[in-house]
Amino acid sequence: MKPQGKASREEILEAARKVFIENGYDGARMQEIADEAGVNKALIHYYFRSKEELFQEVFLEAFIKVVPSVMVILNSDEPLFKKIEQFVSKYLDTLNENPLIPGFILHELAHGRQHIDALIRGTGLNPQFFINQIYREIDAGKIKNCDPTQLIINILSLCIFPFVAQPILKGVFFRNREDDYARFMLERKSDVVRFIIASIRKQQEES
Amino acid sequence: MKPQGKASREEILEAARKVFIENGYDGARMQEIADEAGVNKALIHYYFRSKEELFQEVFLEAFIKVVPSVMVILNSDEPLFKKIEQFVSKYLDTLNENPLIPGFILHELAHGRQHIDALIRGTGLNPQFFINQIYREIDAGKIKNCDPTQLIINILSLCIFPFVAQPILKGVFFRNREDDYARFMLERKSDVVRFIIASIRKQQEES
DNA sequence: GTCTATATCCAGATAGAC
DNA sequence: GTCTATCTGGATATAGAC
Repeated sequence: MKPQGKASREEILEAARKVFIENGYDGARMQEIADEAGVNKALIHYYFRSKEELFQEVFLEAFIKVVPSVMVILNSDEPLFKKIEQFVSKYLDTLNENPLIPGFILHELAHGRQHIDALIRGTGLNPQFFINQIYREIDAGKIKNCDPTQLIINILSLCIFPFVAQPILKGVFFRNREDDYARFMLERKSDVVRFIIASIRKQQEES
Repeated sequence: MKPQGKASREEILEAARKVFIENGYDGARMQEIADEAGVNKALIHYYFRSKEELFQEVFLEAFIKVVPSVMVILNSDEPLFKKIEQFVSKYLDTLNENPLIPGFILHELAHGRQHIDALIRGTGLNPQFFINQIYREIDAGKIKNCDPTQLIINILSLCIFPFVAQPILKGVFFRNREDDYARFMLERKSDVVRFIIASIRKQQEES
């Protein structure tokens, strides 16, 4: 059962995902990855030259999963309100499946382990299309006047922050009751959409 | 100039704040703290028994600075809208002065180095008063019906997230231009308040 | 109180047998 | 391709002189 070639590499990667994302680069131990994968430390160095290289692969994959692949929605041709609803819904689903990734990404980016510019260029991340759409909706009198960048960052904040702050929110607001927290998260999808739409929708007789 | 007693302890603490908050516990090196403080590694162990103990002091101080000390505003007797405005304004000021602390706190909490329940109890953190106020405003027909917990978490998200995500936001939205980013942050205070108020304020003839 | 020197441990990485 | 054994560096921590 031992010699398996290709499979080992994937098991190491899988273990590395878990250990890196849970503990961050500095907190991760090659030994723990090896144990988790059921292989020897040396084998990790055989497939990936170093801890750094293994990390890069894990990080890039995680980054793509939660950043550009979801941002794509913002470049679709849907009308604004519908697009926001789709985006929030899809994004919260994605993050619920990978609740630790946002904190992982943000922590590593904050410590300069990653070259953000290269990531942005490499993944073609660009908010300009969506920004222009918001400007058009303002000009057309469909939504209130606002700074599109602020609006987009508001949307991202409302979606991502609860995951980054999960432990403290659980403690402060739900006394660590998993079921209360789960209910909160279920409600959140529609709640966030309502919250956003309500604050940009134009009412009667406003400028 | 060397023998200074009390002063050294404070200089070590100051250096430790910088190094821990920038790099996290796992990424911090005692040597770097010593260099930064202009003292010898051994002296750190003289004042603080271990890295862990030094860290605890830094963490608790940082935690108090950005969590309970600002949450106090939420327990004042101000009317709701005024309170939200005060809170956002004060909180963004506090975070602008300590932009790295949110990421630091959240990262360490996420990795269980801290016992959140003890922190919450120790600092008397409790959102119940504010939650009740929101319920009263709803009952009085002053704001739309909503889940107060969701609302509070929305407010926190809008304030804190931009700091946690600072590097990537700078890269994606401002092409790393510091002045554009600074302008954004200046605008943000009033923008966030508007955003929140607009989404909870009651309009004519709504349920 | 502050330093030098050192002990101790542990992590990442490599050599080499199978 | 996978393992055992080992090297090497670096990190926390301590002993002990001044």
